[in-house]
Amino acid sequence: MKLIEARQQFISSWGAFGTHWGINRTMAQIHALLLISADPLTQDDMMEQLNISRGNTNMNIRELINWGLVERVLLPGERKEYFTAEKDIWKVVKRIVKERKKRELEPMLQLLDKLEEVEGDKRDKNVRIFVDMVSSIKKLGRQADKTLDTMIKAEESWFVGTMMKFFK
Amino acid sequence: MKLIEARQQFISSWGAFGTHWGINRTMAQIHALLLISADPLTQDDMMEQLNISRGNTNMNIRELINWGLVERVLLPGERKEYFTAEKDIWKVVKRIVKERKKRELEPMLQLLDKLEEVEGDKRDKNVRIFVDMVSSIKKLGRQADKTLDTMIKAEESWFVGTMMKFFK
DNA sequence: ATATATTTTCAATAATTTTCGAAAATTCGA
DNA sequence: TCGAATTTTCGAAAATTATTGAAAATATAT
Repeated sequence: MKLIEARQQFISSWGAFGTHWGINRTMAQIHALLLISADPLTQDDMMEQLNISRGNTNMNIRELINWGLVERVLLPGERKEYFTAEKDIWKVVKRIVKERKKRELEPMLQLLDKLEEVEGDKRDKNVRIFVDMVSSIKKLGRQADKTLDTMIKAEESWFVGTMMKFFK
Repeated sequence: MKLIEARQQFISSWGAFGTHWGINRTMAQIHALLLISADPLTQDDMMEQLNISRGNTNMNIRELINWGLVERVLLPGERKEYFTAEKDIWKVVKRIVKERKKRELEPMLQLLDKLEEVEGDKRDKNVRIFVDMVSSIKKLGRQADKTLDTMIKAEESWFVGTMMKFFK
């Protein structure tokens, strides 16, 4: 397979992959493109290589910057802005985990705290099953939250090294 | 908060939560409803409680069955089919992980294997950065794959117990 | 200050996904 | 086997989400 074709495939599957994870296709594709680009790119480079409009490109670059996955680079003597992606995949994963935890897991846990305090007679089967379900989701959620916190602080070597041994 | 209201909130946030994870709202809501229902429900029960159409309900129940999260229950002497959800949340998480791993992670790893073998001179910067990126994603992906396999086989106590100690 | 290059916004449009509901198919008891 | 109950299918409608493109805003050089 030629490089040009391999790059195309990488970008397109990263895009498809993203859509399974609540990330829109364009955002994932821009990210993919930057991941495999040796040098920083301009907005126009991306528009051309991915065949997408200026507005769409701009919007998704900004979103990637919000996620902390891409950053602006100013090249001396250049008028245009350039962009580059964090290339350390472990750091990328940690950033994504951190953001999603904040955006999704934490609000969910807060809600569960509230729902657990539902009024009602514990002898009512419906109350009991509701409270039990909420508590057990909460328990698992809190555990996941802690585990992810540890992961976010960890070095890659921790994951690939220690976990490897741990899981025999 | 009254039970009726708490149930509503639980269902509606489980639905919203689902949409962040590529699961459609109805499917997540049906799942939520079954999770907090003491007894099995019929399709009509769900249609009524969630205000959704027959077709939509039917389709999403079947999808939940495919995922192994819901199962048919035949009540003796009843014509209608009843449905019930797996209530052990740890089992639920494991099933979801197992399915998504199969549907998403494994195909991605296969693709990366192919892409890693791209032709081209390793002295070409573009080839080098592409191959490096593909390999490092692959490496992390394979590690995640193994870790998830272990998790799928594990007991809840492993997660909540051993991991707790491990992460000091 | 003015002209030019570049970025950002946003209303309109397009594409995609979800939902509906009626019709068809199936199941099951009598 | 017939008929009623129940489930499943599927095209059309609605809702949601993504994308465009041109205009406005901003930044920079001269």
